[in-house]
Amino acid sequence: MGRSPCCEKAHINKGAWTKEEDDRLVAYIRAHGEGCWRLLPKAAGLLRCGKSCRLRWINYLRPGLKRGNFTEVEDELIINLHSHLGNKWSLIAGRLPGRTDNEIKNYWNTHIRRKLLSRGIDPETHRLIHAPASGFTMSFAKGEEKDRSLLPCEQEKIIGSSSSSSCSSSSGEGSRQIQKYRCPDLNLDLCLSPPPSQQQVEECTRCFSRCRGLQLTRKECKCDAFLGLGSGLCRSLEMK
DNA sequence: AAATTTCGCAACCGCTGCCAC
DNA sequence: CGTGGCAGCGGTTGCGAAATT
Repeated sequence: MGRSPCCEKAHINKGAWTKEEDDRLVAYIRAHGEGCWRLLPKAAGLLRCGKSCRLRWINYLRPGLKRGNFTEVEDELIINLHSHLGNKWSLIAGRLPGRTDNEIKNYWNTHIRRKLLSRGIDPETHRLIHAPASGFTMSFAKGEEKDRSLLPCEQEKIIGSSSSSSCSSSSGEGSRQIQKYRCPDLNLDLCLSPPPSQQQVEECTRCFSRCRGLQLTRKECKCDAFLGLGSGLCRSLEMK
């Protein structure tokens, strides 16, 4: 047999939280700490289900939350992370101190999605929308040239080159440029590490921009921040 | 100034994996 | 080992605010 139900559906408040409810929740968690969301509403005197309390605390009441406008640095980091992780909002949030998965998800859907579309980039695949189908498949598979992942910068380089054969050619200037921009094969065995500080996040993205600008590979960069993924995650996404 | 449309965000819903029984 | 609840996650919805007509 399982445990008893977390809460009765009847007599449960729904919708926006009031100031009083917020105060009760904050006071209770300050006094008793997080945990056991099932029992928390009753103990705190709230007519809410545990799930709702957890969401409210994590997304809005928990200390250390930033709230408000995202910086350019954060924008770029989210885009970079999303290109590698997809809609894994909790993982992405883990690399952005003070931001929640819900906030990032909303921000992605309202701002970044539009931003990428205006650049002609498909927000789902991070590929140019009108790129030719062959050779542009987004994949995490290792070692297959035809399925390799492309960063927007790489796609721009290819599209921007004058020769129509630059993509398929294995020699010449065009292919050398493509080689410099290659997205590394990915090892997605992500390791857990403490989230980076704000300073690390900014440094990370600065480095990423610098690497892209100078066309540096990870080895040339010799920096843990390569790919703008923060030290821990960055290391786990190293080139093979 | 009023009506309508669009946008952004907070909160809910439903699914999944884990784990207590 | 099977059942069912819990916590966490991603997708979706609903509502208030802002912009437009």
